[in-house]
Amino acid sequence: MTEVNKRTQIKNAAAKLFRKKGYRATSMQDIADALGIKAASLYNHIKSKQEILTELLMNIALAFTAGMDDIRNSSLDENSQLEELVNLHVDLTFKYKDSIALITGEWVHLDPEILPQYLEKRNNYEEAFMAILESCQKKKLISESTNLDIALFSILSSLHWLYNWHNKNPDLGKIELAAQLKKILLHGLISPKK
Amino acid sequence: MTEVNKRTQIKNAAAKLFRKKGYRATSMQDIADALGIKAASLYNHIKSKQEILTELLMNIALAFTAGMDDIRNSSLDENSQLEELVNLHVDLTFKYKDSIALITGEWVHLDPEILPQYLEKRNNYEEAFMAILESCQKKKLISESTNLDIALFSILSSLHWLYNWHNKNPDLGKIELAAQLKKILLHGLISPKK
DNA sequence: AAAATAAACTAATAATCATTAGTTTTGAGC
DNA sequence: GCTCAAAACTAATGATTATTAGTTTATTTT
Repeated sequence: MTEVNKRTQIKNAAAKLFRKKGYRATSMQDIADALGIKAASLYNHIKSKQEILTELLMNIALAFTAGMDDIRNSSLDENSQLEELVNLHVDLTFKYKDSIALITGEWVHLDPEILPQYLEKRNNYEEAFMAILESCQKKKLISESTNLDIALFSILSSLHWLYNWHNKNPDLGKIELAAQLKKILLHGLISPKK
Repeated sequence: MTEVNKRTQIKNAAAKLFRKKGYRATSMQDIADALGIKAASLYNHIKSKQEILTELLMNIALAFTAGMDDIRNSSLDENSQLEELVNLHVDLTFKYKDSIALITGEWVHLDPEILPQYLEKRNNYEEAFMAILESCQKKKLISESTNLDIALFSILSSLHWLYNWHNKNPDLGKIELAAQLKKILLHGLISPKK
């Protein structure tokens, strides 16, 4: 209940609505209603609807990039780097509850002028993730026969959808959630045969 | 290049567009353009834009439900049932390339009258999936300490995003793809310590 | 308190869009 | 070549919507 910048309030309300109904299905009316003001008044604080989406998405992209840089610049071994990546996703899921949901589908509505910037960040992140997987495979932490493209896609899918699950089960703590994810994603669902 | 029902052509074109731009951002113009006719002409074949989305999504939901029933009515052991579920998702991904993509985000645009039906099917499917996971845990195939809610969410996320990956890597065959997914999702990324 | 700035409001605009009505074209069967 | 139905077309409608212009109200600064 602290005093918050109106601009931030607008972005927060928009994030919630974009997430629930999608960018295109959310009107400026909807956002204004959520704040108890008229739609035209929004323009005293923001430039356009597109600006809201852009800032929400670029902010998330930055957070991921920064987190990834931290991990790459650390002296952690490959296995721990992988675990830190899971932590990163869990952390950001808790921190950016609503806007993080937009990265799965709503980025397509980014202005064509902004879109390439966003996709480049996304690409860099995935390549860095892949580099870590490759290190793991070189060190035999991951079997040689494992297709790393599929492994990457599989992990990222789960992590991208985390927020979705998290919203329905907010009771589980950050640490327990991260621990479970590491176990399931990295060490497998089925217990190894003795 | 076989002769196809115009209605089906419309649904196929719409599925591709809905997938690429989203339901709300796809106009009847867009769909008509893809078929080389005028927008108004579409209404000789379909009732509404909403009808297209409904049929696309309900079709997919039915395919999943039917596949799940097959597996539950089989006499396969728990482990094989899990593997068959992966096969089911891979099969449907190949079969319904475009419309399957809609289940991740576009279902929110279903008519409020249809939405509950869709969600009920989705729910039944997830509950059946969970029941299989519970059997596995009872038989010690899955560790007691594994949170099955997270396991289910994790597997389903990967399988829901399969189509996405598949579109960028169409070269990998169905069988190899399924085998890799079983390995990574069920038996883990990291090789077990000897 | 007066002045100045910020932020709300009303009203209008212009564009997009799904859908309908009414008309013309196409093409198969006779 | 005529009939009839399917499927295309043109044109209009009404609703929604992002955004702008101009005005009033509220708040802060002087």
